[in-house]
Amino acid sequence: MNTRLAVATHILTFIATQGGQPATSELIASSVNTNPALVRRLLSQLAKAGLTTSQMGSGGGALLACPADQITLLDVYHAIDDNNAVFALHDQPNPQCPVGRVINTVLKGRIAAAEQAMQKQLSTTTIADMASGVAAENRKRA
Amino acid sequence: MNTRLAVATHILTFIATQGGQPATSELIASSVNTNPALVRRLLSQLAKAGLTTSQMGSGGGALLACPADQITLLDVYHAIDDNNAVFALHDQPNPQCPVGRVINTVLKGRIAAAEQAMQKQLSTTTIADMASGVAAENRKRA
DNA sequence: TATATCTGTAACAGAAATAGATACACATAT
DNA sequence: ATATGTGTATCTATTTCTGTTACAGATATA
Repeated sequence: MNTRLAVATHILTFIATQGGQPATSELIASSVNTNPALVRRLLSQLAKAGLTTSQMGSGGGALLACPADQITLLDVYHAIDDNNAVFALHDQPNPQCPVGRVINTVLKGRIAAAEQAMQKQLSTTTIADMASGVAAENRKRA
Repeated sequence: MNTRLAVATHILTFIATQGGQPATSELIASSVNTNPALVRRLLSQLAKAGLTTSQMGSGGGALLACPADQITLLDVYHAIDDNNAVFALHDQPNPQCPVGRVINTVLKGRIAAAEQAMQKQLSTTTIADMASGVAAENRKRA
């Protein structure tokens, strides 16, 4: 139960609202309410996944590497965690026991199905959806 | 990414294969390959959720509190964790920022949808399915 | 009744993950 | 040159998970 997906999505949504202007890690950090190093760490992972690019030096910052409507929350989910497993199988159940011997084989498929259902749902939301959702919510509150 | 769902499911599947005989925490622990106290801790949570009962004293052990085909992996998932959140929202984004002010409101619904999709999939598998899956896998290997 | 068995639960320690914070080399615009 | 800003390493505190020991209480059986 970590906040990395939430923060990474916040970061991308923030950049998407900047109209093509590079966003510094300090500016993003002030929106997220954390420190710039954490933002840069996440941006580094997003960049490796091809979701963002960074301009070094003065006047630099982070930009989206592709259109906001082509980045889904599933892309973000994959970017922030190599492992991407909600559930883990337990190590080395007893091979002498009829249940222990095969439980992980049986469980593996069921757990994978559950995680895939979640991932499929994540893929239905894009960063563009997030940005328009943010705009709509702000209008509602105005 | 913890193993509690896997171990709890293992425990229930193991009990389901015992043909109504109470299973001691030591016996279960030897199948899971962990120690009895951990098994008892999980059994305590399963009992609170109404999935198992325990017989104290000599000759005692754990039993299913309802038929195996009426216990789903979603029931197990709910039993082992009060919180049941795969993702967390980040605390206190900046209320001065148009994005930070509303991001959690927008994110909350998307994350909830993803978790619900996962839960719905978990609810399609019962402990009876697990037990028959284990039996089938053992036949395949024989 | 006495004893062995077994549960329920508390307490403690080690390992791993998460997040906050500081620091600094490197890149780049002006 | 200088200021700005990234990329990355390091350290720490906190939390979570798991393993382990310990012991009071319940119960079957001799």
